[in-house]
Amino acid sequence: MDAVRARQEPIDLGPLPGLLGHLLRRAHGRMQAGFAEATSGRGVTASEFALLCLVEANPGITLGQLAQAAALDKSTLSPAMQRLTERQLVERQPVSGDRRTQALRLSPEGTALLPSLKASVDDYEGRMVSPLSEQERTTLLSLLRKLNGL
Amino acid sequence: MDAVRARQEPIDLGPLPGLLGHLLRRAHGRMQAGFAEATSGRGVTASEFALLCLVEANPGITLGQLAQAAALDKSTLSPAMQRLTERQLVERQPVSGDRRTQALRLSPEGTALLPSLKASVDDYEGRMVSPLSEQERTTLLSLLRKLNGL
DNA sequence: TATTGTTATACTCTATAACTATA
DNA sequence: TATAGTTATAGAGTATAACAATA
Repeated sequence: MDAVRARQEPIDLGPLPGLLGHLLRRAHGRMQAGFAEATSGRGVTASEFALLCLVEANPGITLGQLAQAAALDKSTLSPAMQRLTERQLVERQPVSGDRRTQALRLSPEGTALLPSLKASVDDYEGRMVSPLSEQERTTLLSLLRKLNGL
Repeated sequence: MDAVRARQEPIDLGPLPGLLGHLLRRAHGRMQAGFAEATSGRGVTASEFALLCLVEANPGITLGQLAQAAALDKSTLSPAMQRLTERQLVERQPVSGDRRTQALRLSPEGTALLPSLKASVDDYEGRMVSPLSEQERTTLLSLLRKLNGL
């Protein structure tokens, strides 16, 4: 194998800037990292934050309903809810008439924590979206909702 | 803990439809799953596909340059390139004048495989984006590029 | 000293399949 | 039989920090 010169030319991204999958991966990665930084020290991941929001908005929701709302498998949700329950942010109550299921709701601790998390998230979302104008941001959110069937 | 009734009301997504991070996570998840299905059997993941495209577009690129182009850490890329090298899709050549680095390029096998992968990816992207009009798709890609600083 | 790439390690997110308890 | 939730297992994606070789 002969030795060659290293590449000097500017990098060509090829087809990647035209691929939705690639652009979503990059954007998602940046948002994940930004979320972690914005909420560091409070020990709630981005996925867990979404679950807390859903439980808050739907007190008494069951794990199966939550799975559908979050577009996740129940086997993904089950351990996630265990962590949130162990951290005492979410409580489970028995449901009369069906002992297989449990009604989920925020604990007082969860209720107390969520507003400050929401404030941090709003703040970090604003920073991450700052390359876009207000109208572009609105359009982007709208198109992503449509893409997700929401 | 008293037993309560399970929630009957329709699910409320709360603030999530307005959060870019959440919408990106959902969209990215769907795209990942779609990619895996569209390319199943060929043993290349979405990340690996992106790397193959970058190597194809920039023959002789080094790992460090590739990391920058893909917006990934070198420690993420190193094992990924090992897999691609072991699978004989990418070759490494010594670089004259700097024995620390290696020039990357597609192998004949990689060169032969990539077009069919690209065709499958184009096809699956088209299917995933079908809820959007052609113009909406263009707008979405453009906004995501801007968000990513591309 | 600084840089390139590798490795050890760890964390997050997610799913499939098999299982338990209950309906 | 069917459903709600749990568990075992696995795979993908990513990063930080310490390292070896080289510059």
